Amino acid sequence: MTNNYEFSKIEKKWQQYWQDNNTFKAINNSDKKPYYVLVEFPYPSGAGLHVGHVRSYTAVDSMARLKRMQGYNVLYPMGWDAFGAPAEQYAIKNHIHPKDAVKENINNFKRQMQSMGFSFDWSREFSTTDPEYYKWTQWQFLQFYKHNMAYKATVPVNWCPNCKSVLSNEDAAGGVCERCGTKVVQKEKSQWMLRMSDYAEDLLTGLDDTHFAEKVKLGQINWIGKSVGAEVTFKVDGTDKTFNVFTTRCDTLFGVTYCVLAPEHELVDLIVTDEHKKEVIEYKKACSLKNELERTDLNKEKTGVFTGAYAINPVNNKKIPIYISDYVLSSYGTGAIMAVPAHDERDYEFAKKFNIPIIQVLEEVTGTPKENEFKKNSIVAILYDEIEDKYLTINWHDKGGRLFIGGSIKENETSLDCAIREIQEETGYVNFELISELPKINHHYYAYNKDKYFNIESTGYLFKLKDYEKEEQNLDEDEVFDVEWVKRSVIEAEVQDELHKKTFMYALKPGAMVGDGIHINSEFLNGLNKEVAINKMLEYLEENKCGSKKVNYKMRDWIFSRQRFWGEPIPMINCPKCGWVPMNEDDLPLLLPDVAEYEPTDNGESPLAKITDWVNCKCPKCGADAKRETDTMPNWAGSSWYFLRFMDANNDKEFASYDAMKYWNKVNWYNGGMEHTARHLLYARFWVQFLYNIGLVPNKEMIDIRVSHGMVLGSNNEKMSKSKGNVINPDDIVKEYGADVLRVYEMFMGDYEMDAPWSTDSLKGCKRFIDRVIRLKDKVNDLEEYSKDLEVIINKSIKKVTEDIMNLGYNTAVSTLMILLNNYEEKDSITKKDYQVLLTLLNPFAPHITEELNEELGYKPICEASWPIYDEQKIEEKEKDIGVQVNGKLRGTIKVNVDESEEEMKNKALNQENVKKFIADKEVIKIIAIKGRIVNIVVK
RNA sequence: GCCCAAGUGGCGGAAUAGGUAGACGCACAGGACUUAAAAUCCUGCGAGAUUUAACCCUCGUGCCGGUUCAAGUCCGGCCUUGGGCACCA
Repeated sequence: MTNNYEFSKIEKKWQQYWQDNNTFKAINNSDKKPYYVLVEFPYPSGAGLHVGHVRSYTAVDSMARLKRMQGYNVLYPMGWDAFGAPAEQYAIKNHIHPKDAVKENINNFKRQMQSMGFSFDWSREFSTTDPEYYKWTQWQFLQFYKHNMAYKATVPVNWCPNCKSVLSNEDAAGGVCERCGTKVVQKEKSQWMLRMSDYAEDLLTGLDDTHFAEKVKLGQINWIGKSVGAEVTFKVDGTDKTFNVFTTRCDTLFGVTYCVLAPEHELVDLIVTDEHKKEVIEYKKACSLKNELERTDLNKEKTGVFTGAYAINPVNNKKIPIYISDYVLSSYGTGAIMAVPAHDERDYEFAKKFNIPIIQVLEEVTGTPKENEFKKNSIVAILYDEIEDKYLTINWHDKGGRLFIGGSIKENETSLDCAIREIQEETGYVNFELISELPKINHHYYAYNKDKYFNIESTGYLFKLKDYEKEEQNLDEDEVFDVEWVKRSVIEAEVQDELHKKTFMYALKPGAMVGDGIHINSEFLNGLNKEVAINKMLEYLEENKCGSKKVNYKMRDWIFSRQRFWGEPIPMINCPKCGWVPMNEDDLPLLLPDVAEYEPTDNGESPLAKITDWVNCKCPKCGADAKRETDTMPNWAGSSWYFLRFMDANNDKEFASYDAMKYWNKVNWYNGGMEHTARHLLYARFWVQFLYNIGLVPNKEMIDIRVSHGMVLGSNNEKMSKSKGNVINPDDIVKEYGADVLRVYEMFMGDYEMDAPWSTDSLKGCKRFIDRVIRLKDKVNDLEEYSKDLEVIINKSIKKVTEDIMNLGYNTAVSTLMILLNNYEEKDSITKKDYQVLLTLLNPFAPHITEELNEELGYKPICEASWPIYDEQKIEEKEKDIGVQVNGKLRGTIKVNVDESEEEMKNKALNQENVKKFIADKEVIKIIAIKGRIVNIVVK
């Protein structure tokens, strides 16, 4: 009995209206300013639209609707990314052509989207599987080829012997086939590659021309993985052979204690000594049997063997052993490294296992340097009682707090002897053993008892207590302290001294010191910090011709071949005489054949290889009998440029006209899932940059802002999945509550960029909200202006909703509207205009019901009206309640004028009853008053 | 292991530049209307102490410290959860 509105009828009515009037059609080259908002086009799966799709489509829809009302020519397109494995699998099982399965799914998706009232411009709809579309994907591949950006190479791929299929890394997670669980093996295959690594630097710097969310940029940066360093040449002792290593830390060259070559490194066989040959061959063989997943297995213990050969460290001519180990990758850098165990975690681990010396060349600095410091060497000793799980500390109380045992090294004493002596003198314990020597620390401090500044080099030691036997302490007069055994938590809370804190951290986590500091044991680098030392070392290397500056990227070339049927055929022909020949552009598209069997072949070829009619062709160059490439493109291909096609979707002469792209300029907003922020976005940017470089698109970056949305989880806070039974079907919600309620709820459910669990109860709350908006109509009078007493809140709400929609603040935009409604409801009647502005502001979220109510008021449709403008003057409140604090605690509130003087505010605050109570018999030290914000009275 | 994000009531979540923590909604409880239920409306709702009641008070934004007149917000360290990367030298 809440109302007589039948949602489904109203929704259909307005959806029909929009369609009949081409309300959402974007016009190319219109006089209006363009605004292009985009959501990732979906893979039309058999499962239908997910409530997660609804969330992001609604969010961007609200932007599109708002911008249209603000007078922009808005492009909000939708299409289908329909190539891919699931459709192919489905086709194999059911012996139908995948395109038929895809068609059915697309129809279902489209029906669902239309039932949600999304304002897509359907006149630009296409699927990546349409020949009219993939013709241009193929055409663009030919441009890559013609500009020497595509080439064939033999690379290892994941192969499932059971499915007879090449698997992507994702499908081969954990080293087993995702579908059948068979162990994946490595297989060498000749594949088409795109020279994406050539674009590494441009893809990095191009980010400056975008306004991607920070975390998106970071994802791109990490994927590209730039590292600046040096390539250093090492001679192999006793031969004329050399090898290069890449390092980002050439400043640590004096700490190099061995080198490692990748097992596949070409030099290995040439330098291995007879004595070590057998072991090396065995190790290499063992490595080659492992697939990449096993080799890069997490937490695997370091392995390796000594080659018998030695290298010469170019900075000090020291002989260092050369090992081979699979922790060095042949595919990155030079396939060889210099190892600095003191300052690299992996090298540290390896050195510990193989008992290789560790030389510290960098020490951390603590404390603040001062002039005229006295130098000395000291120790910090930590004694650990394993049984009680406690550490021995010295409590100096107010004369220095809690510390470990410390002391200065005397002449003719080693630091270890010093540590042992100090423990015995200061604490009396005599039976303990050394566990480890910790990295040296360079510490600056002030000694109160001596009134001097010191700069010490401190060596830390960790000892283990053997028993509790004690001798008498041997203390100086000024050494007044308590010796106390305490738990780790006490140390973490109470030990304040930086040196001792740091030493304790080293003791807890033994390993390499990878931070910055100053160099030691490094001749001409001694005393320099990391950055300065790197530059100085680079100079040295270049002067002595044994190294130079060098940049490396993690990002590799793009493997562009897939051994599948359901993808864009790669338009290349292999001629026995001419080799690889590109198809004539006029002959595109190269269509997928219309057959009904797509079983994979036994040898890992694409299913297309079996379709001989299709494979056999003539060489476009010489006319001889030739064969087509049977691999298809990866799924990422079609989605790398679809946003360009939307700018000119029905062009049959070009993939999109330059003029059209120039008009739309860029995708202003691009919204998609977190999972695509790294790879898809990178591929798309690479594709665009290439097209830009050959003069086919107007901008080097065609996407301006990229944001990623959170997932909609099941009500149990887990990812929605059939097996968990927590899937919500939008169709059911639309049927029971209406599309508007679903849209409002998904906007209200939480922070747009975060995951949020589904809650049908909260959905009902949004239904109540819509019902209340409808009921409010009974209070509407005939006045055509805002109610005086609602002006402030109305103008504030316009501002807030407008800003929130454009800043991903959808949840707060909805709550603003709820607050506005609450204000309206408190009144006996509201004006037509009051009501209209609420409907307009709500329209981007609930477009159907607001149009209906608006029509009943007798206004023209909201979608053809203007977005309300707020009056900044009306927003400014003249009076305000502000807090009064005493010593930072709230003790009352006062009413002030916004421009009231600080003096007046103070007076008002001091006269506040409760405040008086708190300052009664105390001395007021000072009063902080900030106009229109707060007063804080500090008393003693 | 590294990188990123998050941690606030029973729940989802608010809190422009540090300035009245808990907006808005849900759930729950009490009340009104009703023969009754649903719907709707009203009231309450972080914990604790005190009180006839109201005010007021103490504590409180994962934990431990720090900076500040003032910290959910800034700094240092730690813990937990989620996501990404996986020996990238």
